[in-house]
Amino acid sequence: MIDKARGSTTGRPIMILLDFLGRRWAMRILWELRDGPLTFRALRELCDDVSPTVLNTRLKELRALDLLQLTPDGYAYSRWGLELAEQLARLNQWSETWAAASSGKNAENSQME
Amino acid sequence: MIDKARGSTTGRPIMILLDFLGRRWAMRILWELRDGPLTFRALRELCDDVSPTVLNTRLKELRALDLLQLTPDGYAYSRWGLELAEQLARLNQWSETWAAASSGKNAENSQME
DNA sequence: AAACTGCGCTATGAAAAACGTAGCGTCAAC
DNA sequence: GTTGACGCTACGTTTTTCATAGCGCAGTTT
Repeated sequence: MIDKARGSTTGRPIMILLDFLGRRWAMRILWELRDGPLTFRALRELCDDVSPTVLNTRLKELRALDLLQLTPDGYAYSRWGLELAEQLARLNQWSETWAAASSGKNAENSQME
Repeated sequence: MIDKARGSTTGRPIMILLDFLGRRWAMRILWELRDGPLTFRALRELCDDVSPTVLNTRLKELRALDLLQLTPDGYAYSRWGLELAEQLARLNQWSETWAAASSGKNAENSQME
């Protein structure tokens, strides 16, 4: 399903990962689960009422990739999903400083220093 | 162009970022630039001959987000792009262990431990 | 000067992905 | 037996991405 994804023909894990995470809502779904398990419907709401078609597709993929699982409490990270979510958390931190520095000042970037 | 992107209505940087990086080829483009600047055409080749339409769209967006810039040597990271690329590198490292552990063993994951 | 090359990039019609809305089947509670 | 929440499917429309061809420009070669 994902194995022969775009660029992942080499089989390199990063390619599989980049390919999958580059699909709509994939990272967002992971991100929204950061505070604990969520039902399909709750997750959908948090994701701006994403179409259930896409949501279900992503959830299937995320389970196939061993990043998520469906528990009695709802969808939740697997062990690997938890680790990936930590990377997203780091991305979140970084994005704060990035946004603070680069928003609205798209002017004086002629060259790298 | 990206400001009022999916979910980024709140203006939270992570939303802007997740929304953008969740578009096709966005992260891949960043990733392929890790060894230095590339021309439009070289970049296109490395990205599995992605359609130039999309490539150009993404490049524009990446420049607008202050992550990339077009130098005489080709497309290259800006200061922020470089930092983001470092996160991708970390993701790459992680993906190795993830793939090693979870590929082909989609069997014994009934519950989290 | 004419021809050639590589550059960033645009045009355009076709295919694929995502969307929005409605609703199904199941189950437990009331 | 009706109500409500659950995971999820159907399906027609819109948006995104794709694939291919090629433009205009600058520098280089002949």
